[in-house]
Amino acid sequence: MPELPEVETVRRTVLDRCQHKKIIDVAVDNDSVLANVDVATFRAALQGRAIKTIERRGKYLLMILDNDTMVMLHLRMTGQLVYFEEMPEADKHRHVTITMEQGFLSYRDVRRFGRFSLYQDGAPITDNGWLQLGAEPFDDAFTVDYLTEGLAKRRCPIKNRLLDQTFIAGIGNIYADEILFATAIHPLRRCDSLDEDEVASLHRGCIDVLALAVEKRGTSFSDYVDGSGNAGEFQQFLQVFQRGGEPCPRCGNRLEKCKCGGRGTTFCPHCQKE
DNA sequence: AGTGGCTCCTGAGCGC
DNA sequence: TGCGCTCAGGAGCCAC
Repeated sequence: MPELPEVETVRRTVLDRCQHKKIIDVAVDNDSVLANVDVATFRAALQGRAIKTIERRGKYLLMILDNDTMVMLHLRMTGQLVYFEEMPEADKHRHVTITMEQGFLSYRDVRRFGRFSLYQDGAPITDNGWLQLGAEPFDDAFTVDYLTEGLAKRRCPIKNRLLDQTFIAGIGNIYADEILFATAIHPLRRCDSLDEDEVASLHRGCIDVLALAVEKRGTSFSDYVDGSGNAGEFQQFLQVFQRGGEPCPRCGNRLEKCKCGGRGTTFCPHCQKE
């Protein structure tokens, strides 16, 4: 599941290999991955343009071309954006292939939840998910006060709130579990029940866990690879995610699983008091 | 405000 | 050698 650290790693690795390269052609094998544009328009908009830069906001990638046309991409569950020197082998899960003057940029997505959107001629971004994104965890705007205000008077479980992209951009199921374990906060705790110290700890935890995961180039749990096709390393550092039944790395008690906001959740009932 | 369910989609795992 | 079933989940959407 690509979350902030994975998407950031894809951004860096793809940018490293594709920046300033000119797009020769675009093949779209499955137009269901195009959200707001048809194949012909998408192809025409990219052909002949060079990739100026790639930005990231939350779990979104934003490729900016040399005429300021923007290609937005959300990888959702299984999307993979990978650069190849040679034309990659045929694959029924490869939906978009961008041929550049040197190399190929491939979009592969087994479950096809991922989506491309196109914004050209200065058209403003209209994607609601993007427009409603909350604070970036590494931005100055993500402060203890921001967290405090966003949790006050909220009665939902803290894990649900961490997954709310309109509050904090980029946290998904893996890092929500890891952050809550790192800060010893039970995933089902009501937001408005956290005291000052816990909110401060949570603030630190979000930044530290995500920063370490970026440093380790993301978590390759199932499908994730970076823009060079390489796996990440953070799976070696996971403390609780997908480890239900195993001993807690901190206290040795058995890690438990539950459902929280409809998502599989793993926590330590001893370290993370409800 | 909050929750639960449905949808998109495929592969993995499991029981028989 | 297989079939049918359930489950996994990011996020939009809807009903309550």
